[in-house]
Amino acid sequence: MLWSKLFIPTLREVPAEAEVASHQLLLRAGYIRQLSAGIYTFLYLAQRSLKKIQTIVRQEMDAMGAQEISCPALNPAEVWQESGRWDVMGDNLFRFKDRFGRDMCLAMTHEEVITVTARGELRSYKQLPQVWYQLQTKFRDEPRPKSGLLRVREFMMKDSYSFDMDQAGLDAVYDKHYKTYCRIFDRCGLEYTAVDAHSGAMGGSQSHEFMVASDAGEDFVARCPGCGYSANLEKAISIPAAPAADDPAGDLTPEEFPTPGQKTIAELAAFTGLPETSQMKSLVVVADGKPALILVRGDHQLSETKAGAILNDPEFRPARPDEIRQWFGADAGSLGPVAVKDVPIFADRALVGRRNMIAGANKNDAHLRHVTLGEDFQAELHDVRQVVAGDACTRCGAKLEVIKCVEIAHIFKLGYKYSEPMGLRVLNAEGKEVTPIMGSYGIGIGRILSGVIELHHDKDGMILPPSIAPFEVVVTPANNADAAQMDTARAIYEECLGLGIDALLDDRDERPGVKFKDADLIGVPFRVVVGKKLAQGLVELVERKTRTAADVASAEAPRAVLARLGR
RNA sequence: CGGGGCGUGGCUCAGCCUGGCUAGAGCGCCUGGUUCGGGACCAGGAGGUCGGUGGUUCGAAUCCACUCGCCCCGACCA
Repeated sequence: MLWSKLFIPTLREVPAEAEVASHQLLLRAGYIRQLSAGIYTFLYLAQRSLKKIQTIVRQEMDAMGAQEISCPALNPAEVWQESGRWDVMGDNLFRFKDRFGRDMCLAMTHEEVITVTARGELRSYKQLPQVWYQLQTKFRDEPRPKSGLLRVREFMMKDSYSFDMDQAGLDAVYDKHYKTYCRIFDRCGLEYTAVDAHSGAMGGSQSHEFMVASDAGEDFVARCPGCGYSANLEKAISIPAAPAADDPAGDLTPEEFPTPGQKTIAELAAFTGLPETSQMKSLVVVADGKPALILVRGDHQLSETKAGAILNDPEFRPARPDEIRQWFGADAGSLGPVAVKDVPIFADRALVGRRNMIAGANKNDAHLRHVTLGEDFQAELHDVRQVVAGDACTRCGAKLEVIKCVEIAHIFKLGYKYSEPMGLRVLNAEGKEVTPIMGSYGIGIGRILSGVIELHHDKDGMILPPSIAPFEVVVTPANNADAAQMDTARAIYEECLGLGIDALLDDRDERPGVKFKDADLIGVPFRVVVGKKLAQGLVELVERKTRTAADVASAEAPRAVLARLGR
């Protein structure tokens, strides 16, 4: 391609609306333009790059035996009503009515469509297992689109769906996806972590997320540098740091003491002279319309996801001040578990074995000392605390780190969540009707590109790996007015094309500085500069990533590029 | 949905508080010339309903009300 003929609208300045690096660079490098919040046009460079990512995805999916299909983005409400997700998805589903007033939506994912299709066609165990995948645009009415391509309302996803006769089959295809995804992300040049994840609205038993570390992310991952354990913070477990002070020994009885105005754990620690680890934090929540008291160590945070699970209501909420006063006879800040009746108590496991701690007295401006779980009150024990950096790994004892991540893929063992209610049945070898077990496996294509840019960029622009860069090499004559340079550059460019290299010739009538800056910005991995040294028959081969330059004979340049590409 | 910020040529922004004559700068763009190894220089030029609507006023980019859009934080989140 000749740069002079292409539309690559690079920007010298950072557009005001872009905050995160990948967003800024995608705009500056002329890859994308925004149409509306969370809706983007992919210009030529983005399209080339995304197509390369899609090709990698297709090759690897095909290699694992999956079959590519295409599903309608436009769905009638009925299929979503059948699975129950018409209601569950709430405002995140783009909904509208067609001209006859029928409820419709834009699919945000395709479990429903896939299941409806399968139930009409799959009849026998002989047809299983099946893995179908699609690479399509999906829609989600995000309450807050942000960060360029990281959180958008219209996006390209690879989704695959598996049907198996039994759990063992599902386990196998799940594992196959896991390995295939690793290959895909490796080829895209992504450093990623696969983590244990929470299934959320998808349902199902097991799930993994593929995460890329980035400050632009919205998920937190706990990771062990020692043994490789990693999990979404929503699910992560750890051994908490030891209490900062030893508990008073002995079988002491709770004893009230005045704590005027001391409400927060920090204030109480300062007031009593006992560290936060000696306090019991009492949280009142409302789950399914009923109150519950949750206790964690003073310095610990409640994990809302874990709490939602044990309360059996992911939609639980903190109690309002008036509710707290009604149930406990005191305000938040003086609450505790002793003598509480008619409200179930859940205690975090970090409180087990502790003695004579401080807790609220359920009386304003008063607390109790010498409160012991199991003696002075009873509670159901669960892991409800959120892991923090520095906690010890439960497997190897090393200190866990907590990192911010972008989720680029998520795989789920769905189980029978869709096949059962939607009536997907096949006959087994005994002629009995059975329900196939399903899995679903998604990859965000745009997030791969954004993730790579987040990971690999510098002040001058993107640093893309050859596998997904829009071009592999750009040939740059330093001075267009110099016919010898121009001719040589053209010859090198054409020979590169002949060798199957994705080459770009920067034939623009621009000063060399402009061409170099633009080449750096759009992230082309290699550059061949045809300049003054041509007099000695030499051109320069520059690697974008390392900025190292090497002189090579101009006739050797195309081969040298090919070698650097590892081909 | 709650909180905050911003809408002025293609991009980045000034002007607004304290209303006043043809609305500015830099970058980009066009023409000509000189240049040519890290976003050149000179000369000339094109390009703006000041987001929209309504109001106040002799007069509104500027003040007021409403509204639309975008960004950020939170809520939310395959």
